[in-house]
Amino acid sequence: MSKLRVRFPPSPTGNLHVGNARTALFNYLFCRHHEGTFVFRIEDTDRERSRDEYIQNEIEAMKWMGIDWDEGILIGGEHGPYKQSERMELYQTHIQKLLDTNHAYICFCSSEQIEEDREEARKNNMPPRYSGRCRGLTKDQIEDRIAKGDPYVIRFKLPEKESVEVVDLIRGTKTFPVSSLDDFIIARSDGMPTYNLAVTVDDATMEITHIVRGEDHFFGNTPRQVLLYEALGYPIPVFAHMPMILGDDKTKLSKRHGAFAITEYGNMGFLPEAFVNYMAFLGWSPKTEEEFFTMEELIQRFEIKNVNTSPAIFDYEKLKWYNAHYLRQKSNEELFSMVEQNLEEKGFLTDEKNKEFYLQAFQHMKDYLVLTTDIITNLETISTYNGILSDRLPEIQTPETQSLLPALLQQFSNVPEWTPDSVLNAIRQAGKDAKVKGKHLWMPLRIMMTNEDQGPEIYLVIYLMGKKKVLGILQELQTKI
RNA sequence: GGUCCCGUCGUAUAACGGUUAGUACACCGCCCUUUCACGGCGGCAAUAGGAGUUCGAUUCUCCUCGGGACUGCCA
Repeated sequence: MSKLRVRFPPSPTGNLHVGNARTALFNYLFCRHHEGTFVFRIEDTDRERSRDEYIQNEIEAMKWMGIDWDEGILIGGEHGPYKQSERMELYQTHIQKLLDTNHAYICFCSSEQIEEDREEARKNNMPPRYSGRCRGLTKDQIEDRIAKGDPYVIRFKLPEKESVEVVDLIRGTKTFPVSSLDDFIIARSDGMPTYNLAVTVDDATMEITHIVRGEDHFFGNTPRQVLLYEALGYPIPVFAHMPMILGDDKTKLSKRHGAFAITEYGNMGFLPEAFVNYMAFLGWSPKTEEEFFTMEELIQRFEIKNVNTSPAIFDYEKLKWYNAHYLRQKSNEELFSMVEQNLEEKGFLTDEKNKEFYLQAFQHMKDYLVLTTDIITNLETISTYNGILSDRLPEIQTPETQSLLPALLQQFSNVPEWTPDSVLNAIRQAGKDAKVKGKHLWMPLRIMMTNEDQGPEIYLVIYLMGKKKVLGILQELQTKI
């Protein structure tokens, strides 16, 4: 087999979302596994909705996931340009060729007319296909109407053959009846090519050998495109149609399900390696019980034939679990650099609470982090706490607390160096001094220091509050109990 | 209506035609930690239904049912 070439062609009509990201990932894994060439192109023939900022977002998302490309947007290549809007001449040539070879024809039917036909068909429970009304127009009729300035589109003329064959690596070879299709439009009235024409021309001229995409293309677009390849005389690529990703109500994943732009996952505190690992398992399985894979390992193990055919539901909880796992693998330094800017912005980075201070904290924090942002969230909760609320006061107005309080005060004051471990020891010692232990020690302490029943390890909370604040809170409490 | 896809615990998935149908997430217990989490142990929980082929079907075939996608001068 000659060198494999695959592509990822999003249209910049929105930010890159989960479905597209998985398509990009699988294309990438498939490509790298076979040491092929990965092409990243932009499909912006829809001038109305395409925006540059979305192109930027897609590039950013790809980089975040760790997906690089060999040819395409930003880096160019031998088969460029890689934006459809810059390839208009190519499309025109191909459209003209189809016209010249009698594989296409000019159609003057107005949108209104077509819509009426469709209505009519629907009413009669018939498939809403274009009738082929303009197929029989004579050369003179056509020239006349063009001269009159009548708007027109160009349609592909369905061949006489009965069926089209699609070779699919995931679903096997299928044949589709040509009769389920109709004379679809390949050029709009403004002269712009439509999707089916443009992708086909791009894929053919970019010499794409394998097209990996969502199942939603399988029976509609793919047969049309195969027909186009045949009419144009290009070799037909091999396809692989992946199962869809669904929301928890089993319908196509959309914003409604809380599906964010990929770049948002980063902002929300997800690690790209967790995201990629999780995504890979949406429709693919190594057929073993292993569950953690780096990108490198995925490339090595990815087999397109192991991609499932049934749709998968996006499970946010499992994504979080992967994230927590990868977060625990991070060094304290790595965690620090991930949140450093945030700490700075929030004013959590001071002379006293410096890098060293947080490095120590992260060592103890790792185990209960799910999202990177949990670090900041925890710190914020701690920093806004300013003493116990009166409704909680009765719970700690006990003889035990009364003896515990001075002991804590003393132990904390005497801590030589304020570290998570020394704080922990101080608490234990204070417990001994006051002869309080178990939940009689820890629960009141938690309530005193946070006003909550649960949260991160209390000694860590106390460490993060800093000595000064802790002593202040305890002293204040002494006057209330 | 047409075309096409899909159907194993709630979710993701595993199981040469022969397994007490496995694993992970979630959930629930217990242990560890003088809370939670982490970790350990255990539990709950699935082959949509019906025929057929077969000594034997989650696996192959057919039908039914259920779900989904597409049916644009969007991609």
